[in-house]
Amino acid sequence: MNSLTEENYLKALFNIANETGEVNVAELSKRLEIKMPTVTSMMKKLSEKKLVHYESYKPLQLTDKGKKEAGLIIRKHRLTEMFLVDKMKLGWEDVHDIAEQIEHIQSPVFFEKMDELLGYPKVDPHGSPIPDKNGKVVWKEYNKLSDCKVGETVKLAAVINTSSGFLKFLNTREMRLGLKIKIKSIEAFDKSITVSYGKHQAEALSNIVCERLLVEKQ
Amino acid sequence: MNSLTEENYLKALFNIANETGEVNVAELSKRLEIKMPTVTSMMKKLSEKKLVHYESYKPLQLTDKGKKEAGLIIRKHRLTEMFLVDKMKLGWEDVHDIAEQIEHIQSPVFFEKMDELLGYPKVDPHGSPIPDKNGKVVWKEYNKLSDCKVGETVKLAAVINTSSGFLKFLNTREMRLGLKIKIKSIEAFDKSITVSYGKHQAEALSNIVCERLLVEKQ
DNA sequence: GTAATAAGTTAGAGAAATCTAACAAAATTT
DNA sequence: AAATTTTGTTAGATTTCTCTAACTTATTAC
Repeated sequence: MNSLTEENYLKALFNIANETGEVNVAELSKRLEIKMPTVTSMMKKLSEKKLVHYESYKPLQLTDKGKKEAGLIIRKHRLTEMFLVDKMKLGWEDVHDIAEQIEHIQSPVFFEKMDELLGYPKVDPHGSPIPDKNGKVVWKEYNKLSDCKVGETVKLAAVINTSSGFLKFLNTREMRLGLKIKIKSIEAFDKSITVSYGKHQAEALSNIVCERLLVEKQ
Repeated sequence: MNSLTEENYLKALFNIANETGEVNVAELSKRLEIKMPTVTSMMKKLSEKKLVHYESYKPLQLTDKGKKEAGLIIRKHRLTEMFLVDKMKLGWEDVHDIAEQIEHIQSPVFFEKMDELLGYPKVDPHGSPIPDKNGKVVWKEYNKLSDCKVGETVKLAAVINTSSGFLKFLNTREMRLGLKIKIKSIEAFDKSITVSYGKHQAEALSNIVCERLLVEKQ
């Protein structure tokens, strides 16, 4: 059994690898807000436990065992987020911090029941895929809204940044997953995009926002 | 903010005080499965934090502050148990261990939402009262089934022992809270009681069982 | 009321997870 | 290619929570 601390390292390794490919000590240190020497010594410990491939000065890599355990923690996190939004009627901007705690609960029945009550969901409220019972996760191929062309109509499939601030901003614009969005124009100067959707005839979205919105082409 | 460890000591102090009145180091040590010297040093720490009145060789006592904090943890525990049974359809014999973990979650909204969804319940699935938002708890005056007389009809209001084994035993006899039970006879020899309820015409319950069943007289 | 037992404390050590300071290796800049 | 910066490691200290061994105080038994 892994400690809560170890679980947090595994999860961070998994998430960073998914976002940026390679993981190094500095990156992990920044993400966990833990100083580098501490990270180094934890990597040695996780290496002993065959959860991480560790060699001095080399990039960090989860072993297959490490990937599976990390995937299962993230499964619990995302199932929980879905449960909090769907069954407990909390906002998608409020669920991350709670799920961050509940993901460490040790109780197979609890999470199986959640899964069942939710009807075996494939994605969480932010559009991230929920790993399967073996910790395996497959990302669909989405496009950033910022990479779309004028005239295209797309469906909002996921959000990259799940910070409460960003999600609250989306709330003020009435943007949710599944929304059909039409691209009306793109400003060459700052790459901001004007879109229409639902009751919104013309909403201007900055490039920073558009980079964080993942869409499916229709 | 108290650590998870401190919370467990507070809770145990609160629970033991409710069950047996006075708490001493040996008792607390046994309950927490932590050796006495460790308990002593934690009592000094909690005393520093004004959560416990501690004097060498004297019985242990929670301060008002300590009682409140313990009560709030137990509130979270019992709300969670109610949620797991009522909303997540888990058996009353399965919820203790999960609630034991979820009670440490730090998130006022999460528990407020639970409370709301449950319709502000007053008792948990085992009949124990849920402390209010100030950590205050009042036990109703119940009688043990073992103290009742032949001919009485009573309502099952709470169970004392919430071990999974005992609750599973009650399941096999189809006994649940709220059940109306009629006392048909009492065996002088071993104090076992024969009762009838629901479809059960004559069910013999040992004294050990009857001591653990709290009832309300009709 | 003394001896035996139980309960409680003190002292010192150890594991887990963290830190700072100092040094070493790798990458980047000029 | 040398200097600088960034990244990573080693060594040693600190905090929290735990333990065992040895001793002290309180309670119970005879």
